[in-house]
Amino acid sequence: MKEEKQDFFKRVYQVAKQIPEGRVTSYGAIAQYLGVKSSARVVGWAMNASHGDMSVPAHRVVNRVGLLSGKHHFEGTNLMQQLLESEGVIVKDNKVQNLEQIYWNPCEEL
DNA sequence: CCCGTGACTTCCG
DNA sequence: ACGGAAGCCACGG
Repeated sequence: MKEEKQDFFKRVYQVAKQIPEGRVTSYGAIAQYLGVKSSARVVGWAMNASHGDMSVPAHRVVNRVGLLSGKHHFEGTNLMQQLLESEGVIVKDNKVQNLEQIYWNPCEEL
């Protein structure tokens, strides 16, 4: 596929890279910021493609309830959780705690 | 061009 | 309140 076609992916990467450390956001939030609020899954899929781009902090992107849905896509176990905890994010049982406090809304922050 | 897939989200029972 | 089902959009084959 052509790079121009990946504009959507690039958008997702750009937003993800702008997520401050110790903060997390949801796929739907990114999708909404990009203008397609009904494409949260596509955002997740874009993250899947982000595997080739380590600079994309995919571990900071969780689902709406703060659940590390993408953890299964990482190295497998608790790498994602460790990365988040290492940034100051409290994670328990694959779930982000005090989500409302660390939630980063691109629509408002950007 | 049609179909399948996916790290989500929301509604209905 | 909880669980299952449908909807959604983009990409690859």
